Amino acid sequence: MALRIPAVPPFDLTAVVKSHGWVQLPPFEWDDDNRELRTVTEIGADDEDRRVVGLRVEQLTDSDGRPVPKVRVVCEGIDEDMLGEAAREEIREQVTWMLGLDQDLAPFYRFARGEPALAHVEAQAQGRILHSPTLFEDTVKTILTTNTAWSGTIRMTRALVEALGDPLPDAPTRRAFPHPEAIAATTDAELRELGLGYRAPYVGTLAREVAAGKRDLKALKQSDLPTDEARRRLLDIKGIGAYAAASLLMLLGHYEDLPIDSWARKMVSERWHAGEPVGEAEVKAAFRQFGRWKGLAYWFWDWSA
DNA sequence: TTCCAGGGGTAGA
DNA sequence: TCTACCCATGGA
Repeated sequence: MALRIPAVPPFDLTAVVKSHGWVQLPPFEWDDDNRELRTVTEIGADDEDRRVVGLRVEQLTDSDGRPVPKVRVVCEGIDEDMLGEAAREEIREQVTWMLGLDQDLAPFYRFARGEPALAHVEAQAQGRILHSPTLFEDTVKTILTTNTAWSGTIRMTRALVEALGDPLPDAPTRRAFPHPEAIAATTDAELRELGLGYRAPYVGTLAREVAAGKRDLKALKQSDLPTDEARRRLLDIKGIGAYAAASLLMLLGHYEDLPIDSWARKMVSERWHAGEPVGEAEVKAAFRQFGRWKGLAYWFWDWSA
């Protein structure tokens, strides 16, 4: 029996999947024809009963074929009927986190109505950002976005998954993102050989800290954790600076910071500074008026409006 | 060949 | 707090 999980409306699976480039990073796959998101994940890590599971997620429709705010999750590589309630709940939690199904963006939508460049967000159900199943996976992937072209991020992520990810039992070419213990058991030199460059010790150190219980990334997901404290903990990770911390804060539901990268500077330059080079200060100034929503305002800004 | 990408750490001021 | 310099790698 496939899992069915409701979302806070409005919800559109395609909008979440296309919210950024994350879906291009393995183990994510997106079937555009069937509008189906696939990934490979692991459950049972906490009770040392680790199992690799493939997930296929699609949005449900009503009898007239119209999408409804609910997803259907089919598990692969595991007999669904044999899944215990704890395992089903863990899968439910992971998918809810990945797609932000429990996020209520009504306050953002009320705010966006006054801005022409955000006029589309509510009608298109934009505002959710695709997450990986675990914050560890997203933190490593974020480190792999720094100071490299997007093609480099894809290459490095693929190398990590292929070399260190656990395979799906009945489809061994499909692998989960490597868990902290798997990366922790790898030397920095071996990580360099995967093409991670100088990022190798950052990824290796983070994995060893998490595996040893010295760094609790899950604790960052506490909804009542103040932004300042979440930011402080993220910046304490070697390899995470202002840009990467802002990106991860967005995934954690804190939108006060802006992930300012070369693309942000380019867009702000072209839009408000006649193509003259701009720095961090100009990007911040451009979105200051959006207060606690400035991250989402920037992320879903319609630059052609 | 040179430059730079969805930056960050560190030393020195 | 701010700046200069270095960091691996691959594509343009």
